[in-house]
Amino acid sequence: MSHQNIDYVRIMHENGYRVTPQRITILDAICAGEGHSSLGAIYARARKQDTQIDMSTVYRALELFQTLGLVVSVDLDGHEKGYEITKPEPHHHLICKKCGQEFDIDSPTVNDFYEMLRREYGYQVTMDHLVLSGLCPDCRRKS
Amino acid sequence: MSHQNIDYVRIMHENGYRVTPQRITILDAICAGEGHSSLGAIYARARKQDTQIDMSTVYRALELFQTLGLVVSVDLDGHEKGYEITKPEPHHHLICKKCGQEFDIDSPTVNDFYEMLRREYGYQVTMDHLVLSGLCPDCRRKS
DNA sequence: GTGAGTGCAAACCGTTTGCACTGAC
DNA sequence: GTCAGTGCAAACGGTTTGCACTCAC
Repeated sequence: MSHQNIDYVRIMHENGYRVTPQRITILDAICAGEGHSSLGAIYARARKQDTQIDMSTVYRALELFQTLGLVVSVDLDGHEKGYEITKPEPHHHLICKKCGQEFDIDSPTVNDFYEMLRREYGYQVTMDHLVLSGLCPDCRRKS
Repeated sequence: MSHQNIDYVRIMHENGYRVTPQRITILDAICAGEGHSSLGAIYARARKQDTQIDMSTVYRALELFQTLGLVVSVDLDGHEKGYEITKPEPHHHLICKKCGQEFDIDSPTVNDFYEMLRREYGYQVTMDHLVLSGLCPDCRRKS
């Protein structure tokens, strides 16, 4: 499970938070959906693991994880938020609006773009988690 | 008032909708805030003009304006939506997260970026209203 | 043993809907 | 005169909060 990589137990303890089975379940649920998971998806997966877990617990856990930097949220399509385990490298996403598949964009490509904006407008873009939607190669071919 | 430029009366009539004083008030309110206006700002401005106007009327008008293509909405900062009068050219935005000021990015710059993504990933980005946040030149200098 | 965390239920708040009245056509 | 559009109030659904109980420490 990918969240084993980062030592979330230590981070939570160091910050004075308790490591509860619910929090572990919710972290697992976020990991289980590779890429971004919606709140509903996280809740559904957590619920499968622990049928007692409450939505309010999910909200509280997600908020905690974000303040601890364990999880980042991104705005998916304007009306839904997605959550994912924080990756060591800043990265950006392409999401196909037809099939929903996600791709990671490597930073340099985006940084070049940001750099051009800085040169042309003197404007420094600071978004470290850009989500772009469009058509993936497969769906482009089909349509 | 900038919305006089486009013949919204004709568009509404042609599509079988009535031109009511409330709708005009709301269009004015969108125009009044140059750039993007939040729903709350639109309502507040409309309310100043017509103290009777109801929030539900604003919601209904905004929905209509969007379907008629008179107004476009963009996702501002992940939790608030912004509305603006549709401009003839597709364009993108830079919003300073410190002072809130907006800048328009001309399409070619963004299109080059999209083109690079298409070449590198075969992925065709279709977002015609990108909103990037960061620091404007003034705020960069100050900080 | 203690208090942070939980489940539950109620509160909250932005948005939507039903309905009778009004005024644009 | 007709019916699309409005204001009002109630419903709705996602999110937050208060509280007593529980279990991580």
